[in-house]
Amino acid sequence: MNYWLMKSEPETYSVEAWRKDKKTLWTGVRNYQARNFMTQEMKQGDGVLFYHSNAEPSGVAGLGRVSSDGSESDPTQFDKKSDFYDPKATRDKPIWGCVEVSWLESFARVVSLQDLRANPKLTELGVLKKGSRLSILPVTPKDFKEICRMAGSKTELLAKT
DNA sequence: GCCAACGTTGGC
DNA sequence: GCCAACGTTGGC
Repeated sequence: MNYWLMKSEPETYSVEAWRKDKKTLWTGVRNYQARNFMTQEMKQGDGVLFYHSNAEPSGVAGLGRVSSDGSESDPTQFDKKSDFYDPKATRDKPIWGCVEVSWLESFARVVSLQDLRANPKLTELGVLKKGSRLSILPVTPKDFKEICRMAGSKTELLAKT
């Protein structure tokens, strides 16, 4: 089981929208590295931290898990009306994949970027590294657990280790 | 709105 | 294959 951080601008898709939807296809990723995480490494049951970027404040706003096996193709690549339409993609040879992620918890208080930076235990966290623009980042189990603790999360995702 | 950091594109 | 130009991300 692996752990991930996924970024979204709340104006586009917020943790509250996710809560209402209960689950969502993580479409619109057009970066190869982020795509490869979804298509190759993310597995059903993996833990997901939902991160609000370009937000007030930016930070980790909720928690969920991967609810598909990562083999889905992103339907927006075929949709000419979509901002994410890719003319090079065909249904036989899709270019962009995605995963489905299910909501588990919206944190009562966002764990802000400032809070994350202030925690000396989180030195390895990708989102704190300078120039990190990747929208999907792996998170170590230790950091995942620490962020859940900081959020006062009531969801026990890690358990069996 | 600014701008640093990074990814992608395309000419050569 | 190099690299300049351009576009995007995202904190501030």
